Amino acid sequence: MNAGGRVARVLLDSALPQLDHLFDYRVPEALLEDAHPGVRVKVPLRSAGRIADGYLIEFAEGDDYEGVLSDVDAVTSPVPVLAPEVWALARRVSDRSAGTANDVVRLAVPPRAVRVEKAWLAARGVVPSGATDAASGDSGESADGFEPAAIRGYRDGRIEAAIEAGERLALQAIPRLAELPGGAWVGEWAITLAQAAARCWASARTAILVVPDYRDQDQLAAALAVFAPAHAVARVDARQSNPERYGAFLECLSAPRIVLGNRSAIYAPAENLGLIGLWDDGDPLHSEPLSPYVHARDAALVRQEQQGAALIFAGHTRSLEVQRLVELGWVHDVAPARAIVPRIIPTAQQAPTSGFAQAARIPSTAWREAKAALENGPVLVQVARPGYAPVLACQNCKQAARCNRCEGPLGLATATATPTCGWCGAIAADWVCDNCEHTQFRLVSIGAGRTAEELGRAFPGVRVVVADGEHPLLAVAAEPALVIATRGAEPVAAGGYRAILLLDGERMLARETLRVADDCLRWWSNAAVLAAPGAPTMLVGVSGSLAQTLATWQHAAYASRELADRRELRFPPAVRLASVTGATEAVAAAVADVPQGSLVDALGPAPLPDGVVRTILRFDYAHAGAVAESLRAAVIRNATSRRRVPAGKGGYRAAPTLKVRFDDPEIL
DNA sequence: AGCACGCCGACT
DNA sequence: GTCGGCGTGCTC
Repeated sequence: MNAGGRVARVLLDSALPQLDHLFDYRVPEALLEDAHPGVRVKVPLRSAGRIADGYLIEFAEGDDYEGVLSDVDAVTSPVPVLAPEVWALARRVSDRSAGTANDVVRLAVPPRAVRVEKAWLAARGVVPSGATDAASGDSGESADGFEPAAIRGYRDGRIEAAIEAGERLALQAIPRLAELPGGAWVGEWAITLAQAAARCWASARTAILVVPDYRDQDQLAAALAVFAPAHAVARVDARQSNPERYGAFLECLSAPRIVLGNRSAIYAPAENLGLIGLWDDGDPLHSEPLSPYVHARDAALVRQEQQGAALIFAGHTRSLEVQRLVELGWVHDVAPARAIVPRIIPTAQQAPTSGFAQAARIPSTAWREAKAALENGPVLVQVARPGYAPVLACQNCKQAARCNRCEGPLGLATATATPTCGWCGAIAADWVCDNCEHTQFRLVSIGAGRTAEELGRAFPGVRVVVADGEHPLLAVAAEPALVIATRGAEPVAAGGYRAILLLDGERMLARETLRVADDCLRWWSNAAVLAAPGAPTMLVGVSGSLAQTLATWQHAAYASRELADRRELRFPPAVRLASVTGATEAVAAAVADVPQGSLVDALGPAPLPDGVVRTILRFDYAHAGAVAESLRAAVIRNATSRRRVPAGKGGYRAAPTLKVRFDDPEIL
């Protein structure tokens, strides 16, 4: 019945789980020339006049659809933006996380920018309405004549061989700074990854480098500028405008590249993929905050299997997830040729003797070291939260001021503004103290908190520089200055810091999450690497095995011990988790449908705000496929028969959607 | 999401 | 008889 025309299978650009499969359409004769797999198309949906966007995925062999097919309405653009390998990745990644392929495709394919696309097509010698000619264009973009540098610091040829063989590595980064020929200073890790990527690109294959944030990205970009030609590098930047993003994306489509970007770069088109490099996979920024919440590490593992590229997890610390893969033999541990250990001095919290040190509650030994180091150059002070933002407290009884509506913490956006609640946003205009009913508050510094002002007072006459989320700073000069930075926001100092103080260790460890120790170790280690050769890093107020691990730089051993503990407790990443959130009955039904025997247990349902409940499922890796499959079916069922739910006063509202999230790092 | 289909109460 | 209310289900 569908004879006379090819049948195209189309993925609709829709967020609806029930539409997350391929739809068959006939391709009219006139569109055949442009209708290639991967192009954007417009197709009718249900009734004529309603047109949906989609991607042409493939041409169907037999017609497995019984009904009458509609015609593809139009080919939006002849550019095959959804490459076959990216489609395969999106499908598998979304299936494994009970999400929709579209959620992943949206990360993989940037919005179209028509002007950019026209310029790109013209440069490739393609007439806009004509067929793409993949063999043309790209003059001057090949790696011919490019000689990559040897990858330094590891056993000769070790990493080169891994790239050649498509091996999976857990690479222990070399913990020191290095100066690039241009005079910029970067972590040695950036040079290693840049050299590895250049090596891969030299053999006409794409290398994808994924970093957690723009600060790491800038270091790696600086290293790539030295070790690879500029035209080899395509940056996928969170700060790019849409046209810029689309331009970089099209570059990846035209020839092998070195793709550098944040977590979504893992989905960049790369027909001939030779290497995936993932820096600092323990950083939670690698975890996608949107459905289906996939971690770049997991997407990288899937892609590596599908395309057979080499995969390098590089870091100063070892995530428990990667350690697990090492212990399974799936990933191979590689250490630097020569052990380099930053000089780390655990300093117990002791009574400061100096008046200056007392002002900022810095142990006197640490204060003396820092004071001496400040004669020669910059000193880094890592704090949990710097700046001048102390908390509000009751003027009378000193109790911390809390929102009278929701008990959230009150804060000041600016020095003169009326305080607002950090949770509900309510303006605390007529605030009354819970405790003593006083109505006036004042700013006070809380217990362990230290302000830049206090720290500055501890080192009189020294220039103070603050670096945090609100005052981002990538680099500082080699001149004396006290650099106060939040964990994760430390600038790189030319030549390295002459001393580093890790001040708020105790406070950071006070967070009650399962992974707090791993996170702290990562924050401290990444900061310690910023020290000049031999310069001391003082870990204040923390002792025990964590301090020992940092001082001896035995990160793999730490991860191994910690993972053994998790196995005993059946906590992640020894097991996997999935949270199911939604209406009580929907969650219960979804959990009940998970195949018998695939779960370790189900925790919950626990009530959450907005009348939804959450159940946490624990299961072994071996059963993850079955769990995901059944949860995905539950999500589709829930979306299809979306009942209404009573909402007070006899009214009705739409039932909440059923949400599934695998391996939420914030849970537990 | 939209939009059509369908099966019970008040109307010319 | 039939107009239209919204619950239910489907989209190639």
